This record gives sequence, C-alpha cells and structure tokens, in this order.
Amino acid sequence: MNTVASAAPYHHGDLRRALLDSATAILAETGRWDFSLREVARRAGVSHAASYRHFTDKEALIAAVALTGCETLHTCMTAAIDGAKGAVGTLRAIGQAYIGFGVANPALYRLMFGQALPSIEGLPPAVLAVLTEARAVLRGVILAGARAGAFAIDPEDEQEVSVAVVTAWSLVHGFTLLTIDRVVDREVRPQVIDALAARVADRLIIGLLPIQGRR
Amino acid sequence: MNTVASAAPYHHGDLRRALLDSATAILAETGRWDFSLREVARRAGVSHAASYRHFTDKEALIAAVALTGCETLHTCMTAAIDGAKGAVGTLRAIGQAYIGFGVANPALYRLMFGQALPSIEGLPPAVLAVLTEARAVLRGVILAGARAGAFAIDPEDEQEVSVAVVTAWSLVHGFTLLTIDRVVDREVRPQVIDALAARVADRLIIGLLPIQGRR
DNA sequence: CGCCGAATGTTACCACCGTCAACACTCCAC
DNA sequence: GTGGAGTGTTGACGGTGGTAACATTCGGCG
Repeated sequence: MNTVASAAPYHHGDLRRALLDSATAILAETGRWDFSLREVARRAGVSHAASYRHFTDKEALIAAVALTGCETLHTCMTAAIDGAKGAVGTLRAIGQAYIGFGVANPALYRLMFGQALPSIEGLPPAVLAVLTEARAVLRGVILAGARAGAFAIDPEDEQEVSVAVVTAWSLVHGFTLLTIDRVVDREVRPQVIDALAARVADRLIIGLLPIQGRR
Repeated sequence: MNTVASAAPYHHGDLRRALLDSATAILAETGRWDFSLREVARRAGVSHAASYRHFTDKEALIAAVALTGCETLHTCMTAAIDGAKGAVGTLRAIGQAYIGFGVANPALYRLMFGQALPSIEGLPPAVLAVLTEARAVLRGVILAGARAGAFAIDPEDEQEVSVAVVTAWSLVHGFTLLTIDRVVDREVRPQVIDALAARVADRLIIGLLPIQGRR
C-alpha cells in the first residue's frame, strides 16, 4: 500500500481505454492488426490476461478499435456537411471528408472495411448502426439534390436514387482504398491527393448533373 | 518399402500445388486467411513442417494464393475484352468481368486487395506485374475510346486519361468490395448483382460520353 | 470504522502455432 | 550401385490465445 503518486496502482483506472489506445497505436505504426494481445497488454503496462476483464476476445478488442474508427468517420462526414452549401458542394464535401479520413488513417480504414466486415452479419451492432446512418446521410444529400433539380435523378424513383448512392459510395470507397494501397500513386503522382480526388469526383458528378448543367 | 499402389508414397508428387489448393479451399470456406499452416498441411495429408520445403513462410504461402487470384482475375479481364465491341462495350465488359470475379471469389478478392497490399511495396514482384498489366489494359481501352471520340477525353492529355482510369478502377473496386461486404445488399436487393452493376456503370459512363451521346 | 462482495489485475497453466534443426526416405545422374 | 539433391518427418523451442485460481482494491452497508 503506497500512497506515493508515482507508484503504479494495482488498479489501472481506465484500462479499457488504455488497451484500445495501445491497439490503435500499434495498428497505426505497423499497419497490421495481427498483433498479439499480449503485446497490447505489455504496451499498456499490464499483464496479458487483464484484457479479458474488458474484452471477451481478441476479436472483440479489434472490433472495438474498428468501432471508434467508424464513429470518427461519421463525425468527419457530418462535420463536412455542416460547412457545405448546395447539393453538389455537399456531395463533394462528404467525399473529401471520407477520403481524407481514409488517407489519414490508412490502417484503421482497412481494418474497418477489410476485417471487421467479413460479410456484414456478425458485426457489433454499434458498427452496423454507424454504417447504416452514414449511408442514410449520403442518401439524404442525393435525395435533396434530386428534389432541388441539381441532379438528373427522379427523387420518386427509389431504385434510381439507390443506384446513385451506391455509385457515389463505391467510387469514394474504391478511390480511398486504391490510394491507401498506393495503386493510385503509380498511375499519377499528384502533389496532393485532394486534387486528384476532386477530378475523380467531377467525373461522377458530371454523370449526375442535368444536361444543361454539364461542362 | 511397399509397392502396393494404394499405399501413400513418401513423396507427394506436387505438394506445392496441393498446399495451395488446401489453403485456397480453406479461404473459400471460412472467408479468413488466418488459418494455421498446420491445418493446411493436415488437409494436404502431410506433416506440419513439409510446407517449408515449398514456401519460406506462412506469408509466402498466402502471397502465392493471392498471386493465383491475380492471375485468374487478369485472365477474366482479357477474356472479357476479346468478346466485346466498341469502347463503351469493352469498358462495360471489363467492369463486369472484374465485379463477377470478386463476387464469385469474395474471400480471395479481399485477400488480394486487403492483406496482400499493405502498401504496394513488399509485394511479390509477380503480383505487382499482374496489377500493373491490368491497369495498362484498362488504360488502353480508355485511350482507344478517347481516340475514337467515344469518350469526352483528350487522348493527348495524360492527366485526363489517368483520372478516367482511376475513376473507373475506383468505381469497380469499390462496388465489388461493398457488394462482397453485403453493404450494397441492404441498399437495394437486386435479383442479380449484374443489373445493379450495369446501372452503376452507366452513371460512370454517362460522365465519360461526349455531350451529344448522352442519354 | 470494519467488513464483505464485486470488480479488476496477476500468476500459472493448457493446447496450439510458426519455425528450425536433425533425421529418413526417394529419385536421378554418374 | 552409389551418392548427393530433393522432399517429407519428427521433435523441440519460444510465443500466443484463452481459462482458472488467486490477489488486490474499491465501494457500499452494518
């Protein structure tokens, strides 16, 4: 029993958070999520079995990391919407935020969409909820644009709207991954990813604009 | 020493191939590539250390599996080109072949673009070569279309062509992954993926067409 | 204050894994 | 035939995920 502040207390305080931070740090440093649970524990300065008081599983820990990523991504997207004007501008802002998050956190992004999703079932419901809402946000933007006549989409046609949603999401998701994986880098090596992303987005948006608005 | 044919011979014959097949089978069945090397060996009816005569590493085995996937994908793409006419038709055919491969081999696809690519460096050069050629094929198609006036792209503008290549690849890659991960399924549940893919592709292609060709 | 149960962390242990080294069998070239 | 090269086996090592039994601390209740 030592009341000196510098002595490590038996109880950690917030070990759950500390473990998450350690795991996230390792993920960011190595780009891999096949680290050992024991290494995470070592890093948090705790014995290897302590994590089982906070996570049922190694997989559960990793899922929790992925969840924080989903939440951050969602925050980025909604923040981007707030600062944007017009349907096209909003769409662009969302895409930019999305890609920006992925490029800034490549390993986390790959974890979220690579391992955490071995088919969407069996996911922590929390992750699923965030993804669902993210899609709803995108759909809302496109729908609003369609209603305002900014896009050549019939807002009453569910299918057509869905196609646009899937198209936009696919483009942004694919671009993010190709950029992370450096496949894009070898095609064009842009000063800034943003510039390329903007031009790629243009190609999509041109396809969405009504005839008179194009080019 | 037993000359009876039914006795298992000491030498396997083509163990390398057998190990690859086992690993591929496990991958397809479970959707995961964190299987144990020992399980692969068991499946091939061989002792746990035998694989080290054919693969330096567990990672090497997995990379080899990914390589076969890359080759198959490349084959699918080139085959699709042969049967297609016109720039738009060819582009559509490539996309369809690409998506079809991904959907038919979800785990393999995810392995190829999820784990085998922790940034493109450090990849087996063979994989890299296949990817590079795949991109060249796509670029060739788009360039040809641009030269023929089928797309609103200046064939002399390297950047513009590259943007189109990245856009097309991003869209197809993203769509494939979202479909594999069942994210798309919850947006629209199409009778066939093909129909959705075609409509998504249309959105891209409309953006590529010259003005007079649209809609 | 003192005590007790719940929460949290530790140690000890298990089966299994990746990898290596030493050994066994088989095939082919001479 | 014989001797190496190639291929498969056995056995061992340290590390890992996971569990159980034990230790420590905290918070509430007398």
